[in-house]
Amino acid sequence: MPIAAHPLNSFVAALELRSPMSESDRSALLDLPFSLRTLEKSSYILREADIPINCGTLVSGYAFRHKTTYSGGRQLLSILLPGDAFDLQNLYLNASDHSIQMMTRGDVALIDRRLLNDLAATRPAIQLAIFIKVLAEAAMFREWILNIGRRSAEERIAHLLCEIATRQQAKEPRLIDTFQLPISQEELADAAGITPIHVGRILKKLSTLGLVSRGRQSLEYSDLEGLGRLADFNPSYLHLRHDRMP
Amino acid sequence: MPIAAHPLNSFVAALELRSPMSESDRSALLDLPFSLRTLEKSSYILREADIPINCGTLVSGYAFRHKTTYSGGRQLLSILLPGDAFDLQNLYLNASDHSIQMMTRGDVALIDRRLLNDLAATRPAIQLAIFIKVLAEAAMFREWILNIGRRSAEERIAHLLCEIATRQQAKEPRLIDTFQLPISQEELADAAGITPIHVGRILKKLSTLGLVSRGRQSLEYSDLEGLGRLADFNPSYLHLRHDRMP
DNA sequence: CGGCGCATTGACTATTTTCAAAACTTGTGG
DNA sequence: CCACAAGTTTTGAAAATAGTCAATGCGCCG
Repeated sequence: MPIAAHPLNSFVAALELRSPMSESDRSALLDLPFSLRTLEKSSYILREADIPINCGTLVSGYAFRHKTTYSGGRQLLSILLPGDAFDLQNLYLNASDHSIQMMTRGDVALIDRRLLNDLAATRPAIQLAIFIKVLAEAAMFREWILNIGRRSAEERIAHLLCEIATRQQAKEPRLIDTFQLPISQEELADAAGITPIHVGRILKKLSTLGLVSRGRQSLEYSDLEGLGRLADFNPSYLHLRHDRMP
Repeated sequence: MPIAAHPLNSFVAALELRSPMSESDRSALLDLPFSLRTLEKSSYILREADIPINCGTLVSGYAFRHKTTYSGGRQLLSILLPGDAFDLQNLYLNASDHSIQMMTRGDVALIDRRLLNDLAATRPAIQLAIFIKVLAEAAMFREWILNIGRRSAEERIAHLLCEIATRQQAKEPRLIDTFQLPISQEELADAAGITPIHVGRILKKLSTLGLVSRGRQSLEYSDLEGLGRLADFNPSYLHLRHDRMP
């Protein structure tokens, strides 16, 4: 298998995004045994209350984290883009407090979390990279709280899209002026903490403003700067500039 | 200074709550140099965009994390109880994405984060305990998202109180059937993502239901079970049972 | 005792939800 | 190729929830 196509490449890249690593660490990660699996849309990678066994990476496709209330309300917590590492949040916890579910069909590579853990124990740079990735995810959860708690429905949707576009761009630093997200209105609603019907009305407005264009179960946007202005978007919480600790 | 009164005792306890430690690790932590400081109500421990220099512990008093939107909206992200460790979230990040502010007058003990970091590098149990503490905090952020995104205003307030009572009880496992929180209605509002006026109306309702009783800038509650039922509270997200990784 | 900050009240407004129905896509099988 | 079924999106109107504004009350501290 050529290096370029190694399924764990994106796992390594996800860790390296905010914390550099030696060639040796990189290849130690790539040498980890993993299992590759194709998952259908809506299938679960992990369920709330499960004992987490694996970490891994979304080789292709989109997914999201969510949790639900007793009365059935669903709340998305984050969106996983193709290439994103997942389940580092459960690395040392023994019952997952949330679920991870596929948003589209896609492939995942699974790594036994004990093996990753053992590797991290002997390689400080890997330990650190995992730690920093977890901290950056926590920062995104904090911004998500602010978004839902203190912004209008329009701003929430716009902010969500800005975050996704920025993360996407950080991963593939070529110039993209448009980007498509395969998300339904119901999923957007559960991400923003509003109803799907209201999402529809807001998207109509954003669309007449020329900020997004809509397809069935997908969303495309061209005027990222306009969305950012509307949403009060400031990407510093993503901690993408890795000026490391002195 | 007698051990019992060592200001860092609560720091060690915060780490040990979810991850055991040897006597040697414990005393290595207690040997860390620290500075003790009394802070007035509303003063900042850390400001958004600051470069974090210290970790530490709230020796006494209450505090909260928050962030703000450009238009001035403030959103609380978590509440720090007396004895809570803080700023582990910034341990390896170089610009804070949120602020920490005193809710009451209180004392803090500050530790240079580089020294804690160096210690963790040589003591895996400390590294792990810090990691697990960070993961547990992230789990609380996730529940906070669900709370604000998918529960009614009444449920949000009730849930908040349940979380605080449960955390308090985990720290001091003696039987408490009542507990007082020195929080204003404005702070509660910014925690729940609603307006202070609406908080007032909700507290009135909760109070006629016999679930809470109110003082000036404080809140006392006796019927924790009733609050829990109202709020759909399930403490498992706090990860307080430390059945560790096999 | 005065002033300040916080809490309360009431009337009004805005936003968002709810409910019900219709239109539209997409995929499937005859 | 068409008809049907299932899921998503759109629409409209009514209702509930939460926000705004302005005025008043209360308690604490100097």
